Amino acid sequence: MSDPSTGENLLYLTDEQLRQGIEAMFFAYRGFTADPDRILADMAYGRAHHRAVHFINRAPGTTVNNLLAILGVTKQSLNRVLRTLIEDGLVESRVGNADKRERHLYLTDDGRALEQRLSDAQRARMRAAYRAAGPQAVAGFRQVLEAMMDPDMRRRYLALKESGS
Amino acid sequence: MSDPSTGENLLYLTDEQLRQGIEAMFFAYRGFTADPDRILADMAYGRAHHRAVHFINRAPGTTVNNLLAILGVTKQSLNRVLRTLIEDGLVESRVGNADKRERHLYLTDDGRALEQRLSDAQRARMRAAYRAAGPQAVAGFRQVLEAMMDPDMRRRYLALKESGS
DNA sequence: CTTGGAATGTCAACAAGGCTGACTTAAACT
DNA sequence: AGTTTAAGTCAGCCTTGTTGACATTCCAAG
Repeated sequence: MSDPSTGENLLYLTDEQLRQGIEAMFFAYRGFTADPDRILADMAYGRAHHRAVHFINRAPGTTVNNLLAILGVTKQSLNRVLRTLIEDGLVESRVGNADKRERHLYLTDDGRALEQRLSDAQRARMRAAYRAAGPQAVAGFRQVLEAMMDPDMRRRYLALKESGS
Repeated sequence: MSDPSTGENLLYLTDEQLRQGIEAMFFAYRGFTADPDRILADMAYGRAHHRAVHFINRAPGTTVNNLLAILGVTKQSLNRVLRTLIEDGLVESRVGNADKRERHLYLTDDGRALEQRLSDAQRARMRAAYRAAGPQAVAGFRQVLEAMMDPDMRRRYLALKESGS
C-alpha cells in the first residue's frame, strides 16, 4: 500500500485506471440517457427537449438567456426546441415585469406531466445504481463528477444544487 | 444517522439527491468531452471518429461487427466514419484469415498519434479530477457508473477492463 | 454441390440537433 | 439620441444518428 516515489499510493492515477474511468463514463452515460430516450422516441421530441424541460422545471421563470448558458447551446438551437414546446403547450413564455425584453419560462400542467414521466424513468435507474453502490460510493461519485466539470459549469451546478436543497 | 422507516440512513436516495446526481452527470459529461472535441473541431472529425479510434486502439484487430456492438450504432453510421478514417490513413482494414468476410481494424502510426493526442487531453482532465477527489472517491465513482450501465454494456465494459489490466 | 444465412459494404433518403451569419424588434441603459 | 441587450427568425451548413434496399462474399449445413 505504498508508492516508491512519493510514499502515497498513486496507482489509481495510472493511465490504465484513467482509461477505465473514461470508458466507464462512456458506457454509463449511454445507460443514463437510454430510458428517457425511449420515451421521447415515441413523440416528436428528442434529448434536447428533455434537457430544456428538465431545467425549466428545475428553475421555473428562468430567462431564455439563462437557459442558454446552462445548456451550452446557441439561441438558434434552443429556439427551435423551445418553439415546438410552446406550440405544443408544454411550456409557457411570459414577458418579464421588471425588464420587458426578457421572457420567463414555465412548464404548463402538460409540461410538468412530461417532465415527471421522463425524470421518473431516469431517477429509477439512478436510484437502482445508488442503492447498489451504497452511500459512500455515491459521495465519491459526486465528488469526481464535480471535479470533472468546467469551472463555469461547476458554478452553475452548485448554484442549482444550493437552490434546490 | 437513522431512518425512521427502515433503520438505515437512506437520505441519499431522495428525489432531490437523485436529481442532483442526474445534473452532475449532465454537466460532467460536457467537461468529459470538451477537450477532445476542441482538438477534433480543427480537423474534419467529430466525436464519432474519436470513439472509433479509441476502441480500435483499445482492442486492435477488432472486427467491424464487434466495434458496432461496443459503440451501439448502426453499421451505416459507423461505416461513414470508418471510411474517412481509412481514406485518411488513420485506420487499416485487413481481411480476416479464418473468415475472409470479416475486416480486422488496426490503427496506423498516424492513427495512433491522433489517438494519443485525444486521450492525453481527456486523461489530463480525468487525472485532475481523480487527484482532486482522492482514491476512495474514485472507487465510488467507478462503482456507481458500473451500476448505471445496461447489462449488455456492463459485460462489454468488464471484458475490456479485464483484457487491459 | 447447392443453398441459406452471416458479415460486410454501399446507396439513398431522412431527421435531430448542433453550428454560423445576418437581420429585426423592442426595451433598457447611458 | 444612440448604443447595448434580450429575444426571435431565416437561411444554410455539418455531424451523426436512423431505415430500407440491395450486392457481394464466404461459410456451413443439407
